[in-house]
Amino acid sequence: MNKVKLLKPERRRQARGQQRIESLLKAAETVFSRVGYHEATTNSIAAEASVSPATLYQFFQNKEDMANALVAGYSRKLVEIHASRGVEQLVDLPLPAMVAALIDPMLVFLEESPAFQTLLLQAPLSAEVRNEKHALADKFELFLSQLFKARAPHLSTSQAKWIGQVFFVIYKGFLPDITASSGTNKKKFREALKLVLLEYLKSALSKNAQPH
Amino acid sequence: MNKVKLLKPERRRQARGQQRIESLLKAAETVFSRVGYHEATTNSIAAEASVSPATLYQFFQNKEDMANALVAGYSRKLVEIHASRGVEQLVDLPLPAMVAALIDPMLVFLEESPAFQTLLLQAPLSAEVRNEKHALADKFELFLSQLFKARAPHLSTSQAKWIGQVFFVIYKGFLPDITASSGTNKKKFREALKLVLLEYLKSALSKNAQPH
DNA sequence: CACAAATGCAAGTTTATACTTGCAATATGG
DNA sequence: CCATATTGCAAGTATAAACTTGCATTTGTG
Repeated sequence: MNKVKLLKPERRRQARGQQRIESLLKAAETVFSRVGYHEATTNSIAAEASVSPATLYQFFQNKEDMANALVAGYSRKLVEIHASRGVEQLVDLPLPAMVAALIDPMLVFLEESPAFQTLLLQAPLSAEVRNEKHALADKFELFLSQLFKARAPHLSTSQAKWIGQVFFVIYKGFLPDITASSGTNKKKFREALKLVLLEYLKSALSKNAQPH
Repeated sequence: MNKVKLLKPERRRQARGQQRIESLLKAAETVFSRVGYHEATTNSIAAEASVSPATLYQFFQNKEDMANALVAGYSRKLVEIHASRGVEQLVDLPLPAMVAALIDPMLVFLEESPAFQTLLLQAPLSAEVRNEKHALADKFELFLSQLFKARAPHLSTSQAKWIGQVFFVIYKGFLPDITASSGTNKKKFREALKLVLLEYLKSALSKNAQPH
């Protein structure tokens, strides 16, 4: 009755296999963003990638495994984005510029990763995907808290962490409307996001903000 | 090949039937909020209500129908909340008090309606539920825009409407974290929500805000 | 260039879950 | 207190989608 899955003996992938994996993940991204995680079927993902369902299962255990791979990839890309512009480059910018420098790359990333928002927000996913999600949020919030602490040294570590959390909540909150809209409206939502963050930070980073 | 569903000849409900409907909706609320809309099964809702699946189908066409009934109920309650405190009672309050007066009843309502956030945010639901959702959002945003226009007469109608939309986006954005947290943390998120709204409104309602 | 490993898939099986049927029990209006 | 409608459910059916099997084809490596 042991239900623990045995670890596979690490199959050796050929170049063709790696390409299949990429194309399947690309297809999964497309389908997830089109119909959402729960409505997405492995059959439709396989069809989107123009392979048979059985082929999909050569490379992924199940649907959840694909979501997991995507979230892990997003996590890597986001770390990359923020690693390339470290705390020290942002800390001395005027606040509006800092907000823009934080948010703009995230919005570009969002355009390139159509399933990001679906997988980030759609609850409840499997335990493993949730773990990936939380790890991602933690990394981002840690980065933000370091930035805020550097900028407003009077803040305690926990205060800075909290402001980072709230920052992320606001960002997440705007995602559905930003992705759902287009043209002028999308632009307006993006500006509103930055305005809201800016006004929040102005207040939260100031010396006479109420401590939490 | 006519797929339009024929309208039922309006079955006459007995008192017992009405109670079953209530208890089934209560059960649906519990299950939706516990596992989310898509993971919720009609069987588990029936089990939660301690009736057989077949009994459930005496009162609802399908799962979607239940979601629809719940959202319609939420819509009614929310209208009630804001109808009881009209624009004229809020318009002269200091801004922080106005935000509190807007948000506090919504947060109380949220506690009483555990599936509200699930049904409001979880995409994509059926077309009918989506319509209910949008009607609800429109009502709320209209109410807000009237309030903002009364408070800041220099705003155009479309500007006031936009501020209402952004207000709602912020509110929705905080819901998952508010419902997911508890104790001190929940309180902190609620305070953060109000702070964020307050700072946004301070800026957006002022005369020298950038027009959209 | 052989041959083991990796890839691909047609054609399944399995399973979960939405939804139905038929019949019994219960309530209600006249 | 009967006729009829409503309620209740055990025991199904239908179906969609996850996932597997067996076998053929391709690829890379020693």
